[in-house]
Amino acid sequence: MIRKKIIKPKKVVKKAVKKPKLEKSKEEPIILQGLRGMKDVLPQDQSYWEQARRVAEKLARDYGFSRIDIPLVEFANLFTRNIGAGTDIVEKEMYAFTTRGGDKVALRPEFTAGICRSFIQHGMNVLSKPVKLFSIGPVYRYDRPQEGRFREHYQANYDAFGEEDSILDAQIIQLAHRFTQNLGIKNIQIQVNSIGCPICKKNYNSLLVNYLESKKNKLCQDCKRRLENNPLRALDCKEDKCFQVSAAAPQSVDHLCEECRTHFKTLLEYLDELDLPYSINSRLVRGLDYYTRTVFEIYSGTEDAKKNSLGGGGRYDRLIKTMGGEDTPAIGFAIGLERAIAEMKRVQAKPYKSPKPRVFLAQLGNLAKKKSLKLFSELEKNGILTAESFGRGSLKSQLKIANRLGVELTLILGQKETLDGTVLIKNMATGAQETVSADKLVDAIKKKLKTDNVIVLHNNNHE
RNA sequence: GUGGCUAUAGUUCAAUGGCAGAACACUGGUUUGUGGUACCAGUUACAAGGGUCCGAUUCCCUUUAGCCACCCCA
Repeated sequence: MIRKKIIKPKKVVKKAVKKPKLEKSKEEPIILQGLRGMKDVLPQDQSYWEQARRVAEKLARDYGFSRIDIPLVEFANLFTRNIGAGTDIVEKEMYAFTTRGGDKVALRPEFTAGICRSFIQHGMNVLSKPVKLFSIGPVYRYDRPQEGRFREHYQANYDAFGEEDSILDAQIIQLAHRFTQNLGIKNIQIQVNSIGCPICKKNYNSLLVNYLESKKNKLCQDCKRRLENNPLRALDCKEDKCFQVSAAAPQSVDHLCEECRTHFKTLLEYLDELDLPYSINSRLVRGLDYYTRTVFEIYSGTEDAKKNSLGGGGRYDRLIKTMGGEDTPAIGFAIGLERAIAEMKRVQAKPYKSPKPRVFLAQLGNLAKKKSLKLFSELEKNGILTAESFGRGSLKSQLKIANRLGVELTLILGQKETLDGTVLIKNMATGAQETVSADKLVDAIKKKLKTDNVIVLHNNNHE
């Protein structure tokens, strides 16, 4: 559990006694607390984040996506118009505000709208298709926080423009699968569905509403409400009576137009060819208005089916045109990094292992302390990753740190060595010490690190 | 946004209507320029505000935050 505290240091109280008027009227106490639903990524977690970033970037390269970075803030109506004014994401969850200049802006709740804006603005439609773009960064939703749900969370986002063929859908789904695989997450489940083009989408929706209306008295309270704002959601209800109703309800895949059905059918063929662990979920709907045809989500399937999805995506063939660009089909995928990382931890997947210093520099005495700063820099310039603890005085405490860090060599620079122009090299595994002249130090270290490598790996292999 | 549960050192947990303890972690020491273990010592907490009471970390209320369910989603 994480506790939060509002800290009012005692000093402040003391000061307040001295100058009560100033303190009181001038400012509110500083609240030492992050904003709700926003988390710090602390150093001890960075190995997981680094791993996630690396996987994201590697897959982008491997699948031919170019990196694009877009602003965190856009005109608010970019989102309201394109994600859909009635969707929860923009209706209830947008961080929207007015700037000093009077512009109505919002923190991005997702990537796609901004990416599309950039695509059109910079005339990327002239580029060779498909245009594949990759992004990574925070998005913002004013939600009520829970585990795996934050107000600020990071997404890795992949979008591909200009190709209608469902082979691209299959490739994106494959990419999504590879993402989780590369992170070491096993037992992945992918759910796919097709919600059709706007025409069959609309037809199906009215068909479903008609059906549900006719059985309205058999539905639970929640579902009656869902009928109004999100009828598809009623298909997902856990109530027994609703389940019976939804079992006989019309399914979206049965009511696709000819072209959409073919598109979906070929996608499934591609997916079969890829041997991906997918299933069709005719109740899968996504919360954004712009989706057409293919939609999919990816889950970790080891726990109950209720688990939050790790990521999802779909096709948005009409969006670019709606926004005023040239008619360009597109498909995208986003994965939530916090959730992916939580899953990595759950299955004990290996985080990224950053290089650790193999050398420690200890200094003793004022003169040596002065010299050690320059020596440290020399080592750094020569590519020798070195740890130090300049603030500590005693050799004992410095060696303690060196030992804890698991370095292979400790360089000792004391009064005597400084005057002689030498450095003492101590092998931490054997305890053997050797005096080396300062100008030969770098070579000596490099030589030792090579030969001592094998022994030391055995001794310091805890983590 | 609705409902429920929770809140004690950096972390994991105790106890208590009247001095808040432990373990791990951290800092230093066990003679002078040498690590691990062991031993010793030290630093650090009752989320905030209000109420009841002689007295509240403990009981009550509010706020804040975390978690859970709904909603939604990554």
